[in-house]
Amino acid sequence: MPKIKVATFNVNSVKARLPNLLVWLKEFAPDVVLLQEIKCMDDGFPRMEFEDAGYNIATHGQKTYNGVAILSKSPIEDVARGLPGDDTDVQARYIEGTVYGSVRVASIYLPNGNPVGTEKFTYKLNWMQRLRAHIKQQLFNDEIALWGGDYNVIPTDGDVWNVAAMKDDALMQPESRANFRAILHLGLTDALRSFHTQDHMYSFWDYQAGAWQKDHGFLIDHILCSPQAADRLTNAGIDKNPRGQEKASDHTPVWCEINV
DNA sequence: ATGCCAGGTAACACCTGA
Repeated sequence: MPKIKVATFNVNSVKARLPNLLVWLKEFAPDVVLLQEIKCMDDGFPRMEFEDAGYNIATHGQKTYNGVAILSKSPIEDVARGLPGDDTDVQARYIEGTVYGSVRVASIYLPNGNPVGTEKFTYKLNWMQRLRAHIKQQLFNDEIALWGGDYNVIPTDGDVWNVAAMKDDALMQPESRANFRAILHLGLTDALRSFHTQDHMYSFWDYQAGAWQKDHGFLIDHILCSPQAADRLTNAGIDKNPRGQEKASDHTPVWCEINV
């Protein structure tokens, strides 16, 4: 049975990251990539460069902020843009499509929510409830499905370098964690955690204060699997290599492999 | 207690991020 490697990567501007991304695609050779924070509109996405690297592309872009995309070596079918549940939401944070004929994938850029106590935090929690409702519906389709992205949630205290330093942050508020658990409890499997249980595995290190060099990071990028996808998981991990490069994103890819 | 760094936009400073 052939395997595909699916990775999620918050690139913090696809244009600024283009040279790094092209090197990473060649070296790591993912079959499907879920991108977040592309920070450009659909017509500004550097399509040709990715097509030349062997990928098909689906984008849901926005000027300056947010923006998500899917890259796949297979065609991408039945693309849907935007998270259902609020017609007034104009932020480009969700795209899904079918790859390799039968694998439903979504690229998620969940709102940050800082500072706590403002409408930004309320927006985050509402967005998480909309995401849960949408995933609940999607699960009735009994598909091989993966929801990967920047969830902007640190699931447990073991997923952060210093709990005290982050205690007031929206990423690890009890309400953020409860909503993340509520999504998992629909019956999803965290790909990384089905192969690695140790603490202090990070996917993000701030640009500031030498966080990367001191390993002051946290885990906020996750790939959640439907039961049908979980049954097909063969491996998962974090590729820390891109974070150590010049002109790196502040995130690094989280990935998994599934039989298709 | 605050800014640290980085990206984008529009302008030669400000906003946002996590």
